[in-house]
Amino acid sequence: MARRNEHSKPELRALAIGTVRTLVAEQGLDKLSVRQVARRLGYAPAMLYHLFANLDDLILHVNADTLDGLLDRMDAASGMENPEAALTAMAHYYLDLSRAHTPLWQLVFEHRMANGAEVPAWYARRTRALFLMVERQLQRLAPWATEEERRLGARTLWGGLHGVCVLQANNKLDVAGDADPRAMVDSLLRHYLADWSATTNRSPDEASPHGDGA
Amino acid sequence: MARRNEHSKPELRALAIGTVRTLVAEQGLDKLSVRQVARRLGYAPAMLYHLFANLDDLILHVNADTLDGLLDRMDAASGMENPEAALTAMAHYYLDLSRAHTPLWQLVFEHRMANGAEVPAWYARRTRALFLMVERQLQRLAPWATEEERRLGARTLWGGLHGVCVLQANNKLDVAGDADPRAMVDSLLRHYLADWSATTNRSPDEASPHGDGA
DNA sequence: GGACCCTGTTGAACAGTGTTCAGAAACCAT
DNA sequence: ATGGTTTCTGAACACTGTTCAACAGGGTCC
Repeated sequence: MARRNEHSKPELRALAIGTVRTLVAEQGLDKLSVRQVARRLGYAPAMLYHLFANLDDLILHVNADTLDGLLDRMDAASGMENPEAALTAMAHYYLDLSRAHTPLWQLVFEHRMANGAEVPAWYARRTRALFLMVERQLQRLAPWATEEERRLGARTLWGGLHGVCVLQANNKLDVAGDADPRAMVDSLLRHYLADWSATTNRSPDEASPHGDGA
Repeated sequence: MARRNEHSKPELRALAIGTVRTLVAEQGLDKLSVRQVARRLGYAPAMLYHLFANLDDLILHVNADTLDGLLDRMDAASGMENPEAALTAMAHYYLDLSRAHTPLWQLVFEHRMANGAEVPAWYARRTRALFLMVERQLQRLAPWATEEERRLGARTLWGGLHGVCVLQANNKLDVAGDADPRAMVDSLLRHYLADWSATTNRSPDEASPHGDGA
């Protein structure tokens, strides 16, 4: 049954991506396999290799969709008048995604490329965009901060948020006595941002008020 | 060549654990397999199933060793007179482990049990111990804080630290413009702890000075 | 010494995985 | 109808974790 040509190549690509999404959402990460996807599509496994370079490539396309959705929602929040409120809304989207669609979220943030290959540029761009959005809010929050301080702050803040989401997604919080992830995210943002914006709010010549102990 | 009996069962167990450690350290996470471990040991793969229930069980024992080492080093730091310095030292151990022994660290914190099985109690105990050490330092730092506040603070702080280490281990920081992980850890601890200890330092009746916005 | 059991150990098999590639099948143009 | 092109597949390869009947050697008893 070759050459049935029911769908165009881009259609098939979208179909495959959708199939992965439902498969992962229904059965979890480890049930995902080329043969499973092909079976659901009604094609032979080998066909998928005419749409994507390999399974990693297919997964990256799925993840790009997930990231695009997240970036859209975060972008919508970036217009709020209060930068702290914008960051909080963004963080809540981030956390909500990791809670409502845990397997899909894990596919994005816990998938390792086979044989340690580098992620392609079209994908890395999205990762960068995420940090850039946070940096932009930090700039609004503390316009006096140097770019270096903003870069460090954004990566620290979002890295920290990411860690809370990771623990949440892996049920490590229950193991360590239950804690509300939402409260953790709020606590992180409130306390970190408060002291960060306060201690970077100095005259330019004394940027490091705490000293560099230990 | 059955029944050679060169090693006792506990000896073989330790040997297998050591083999996994070197294998993962040398070749990375995805090269780890039952057959590889058995070949290095000079035994048939099936033999390993008389030492451990399955590969997950073997990995958990490897991870328990790694965690024990980490907990020992953290425990040594817990005696420092300044709780903030103690937390910083602990965090640096945590980060250093994720940098110097990335594959081993990933085996601990990014390994998912097959078919979503729960981790056994003897393993979960170690995860709990980690958070408890942080809580104890928070208690010294802010004795006036409630147990609830300490639990939340410890999980937020260490979850945040964990996130930075995760990004570091997965090279996500280079992708997003290079940032020094050590500086990120210091930034997280300094800013979070400063505002956390300051704003929980209130009279008991007004524990939440920031309001509960958004 | 010989028979026995026990136990450490193995080979082979099963069901699954990602990936490749020769070739079949259907459509299109001549 | 013929040929060419594109789409798709079956079968194979080299792996994976796991199970289990069977084998071989050491210890014990007669």
